[in-house]
Amino acid sequence: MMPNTYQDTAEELIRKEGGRATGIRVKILALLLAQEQAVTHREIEARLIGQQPDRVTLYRVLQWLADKGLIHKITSDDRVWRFHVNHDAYLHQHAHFKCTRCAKVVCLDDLPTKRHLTLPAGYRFQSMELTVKGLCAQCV
Amino acid sequence: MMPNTYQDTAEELIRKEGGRATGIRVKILALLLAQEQAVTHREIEARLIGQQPDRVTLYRVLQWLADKGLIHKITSDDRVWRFHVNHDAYLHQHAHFKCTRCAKVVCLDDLPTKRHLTLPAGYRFQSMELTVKGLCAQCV
DNA sequence: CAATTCGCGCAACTTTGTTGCATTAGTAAA
DNA sequence: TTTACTAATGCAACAAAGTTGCGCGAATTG
Ligand SMILES: [Mn+2]
Ligand SMILES: [Mn+2]
Ligand SMILES: [Zn+2]
Ligand SMILES: [Zn+2]
Repeated sequence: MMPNTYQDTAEELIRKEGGRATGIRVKILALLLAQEQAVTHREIEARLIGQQPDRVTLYRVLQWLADKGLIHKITSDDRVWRFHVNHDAYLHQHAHFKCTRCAKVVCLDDLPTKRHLTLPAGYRFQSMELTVKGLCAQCV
Repeated sequence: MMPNTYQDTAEELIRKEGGRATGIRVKILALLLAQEQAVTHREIEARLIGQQPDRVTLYRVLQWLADKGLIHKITSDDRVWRFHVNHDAYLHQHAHFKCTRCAKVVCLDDLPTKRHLTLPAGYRFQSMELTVKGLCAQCV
């Protein structure tokens, strides 16, 4: 079960961003705070026991949390966003790992520096998105 | 305009893979052979002058070409596949560049080696997908 | 030319996400 | 506590990208 502290932390974080501490917002952020790995919209929906929010509301809450920098969105080759809380360690740019068997996504610590790749002449580097694929410890 | 050689090359490549050299298959592969950069399903549809194939057929032809290793599929954060021919230089793993202004996607030459990143204990590396974002020479 | 079957075209469906708008419920002020 | 304000929710409809099933036609083989 999720300890109350997650609810409290969530409420505090939302207020700090100047948003209304709605029941649903708090529940969603608290749930995300409790997740080790990145979760999809579907997974959040399924895990939100009791209060089942509207699909659209969930999308909007997730977008709001991402806009406020409380969580980050992860793109994947399965055309599904995954969401993960911005713990201090993940405020900077970082790579992601996706298990090719169970589809689990976790955040990695760092990102190779851009020195290691060369762009065509006249191209300007802005950022990079790196997803490592392989097998997680449970699937090896 | 597209020189005949593309049509001929396309037909030859398809036959070499044991498939029927259908009019549409040949046209699609010839078109892809002529493209410098990766193109979306939509773009292919629009550029197939004269013979406008069924959407589903286009999807299936592209999947078939990818399965046979004649082209490769590129994932992107806009949830749209892009397709590019497997020139000799692109048979190996490589990174991609996506322009944040015009959405152009080009294949880069190399990929940083996996030495430059560390996985959690027990995780097994299989491959990596790297997309560099920035501005292309035309958009800088 | 005839027989075989691969691949195409059509219709219907699915998944993921977005937009518009009326209603509800947090919040803060009275 | 009550009231007023408006941010946020819920519903319906829409949109884009891609998939599935199936009958028919055309590419290949002999
Ligand atoms: Mn992350
Ligand atoms: Mn490529
Ligand atoms: Zn796994
Ligand atoms: Zn550009």
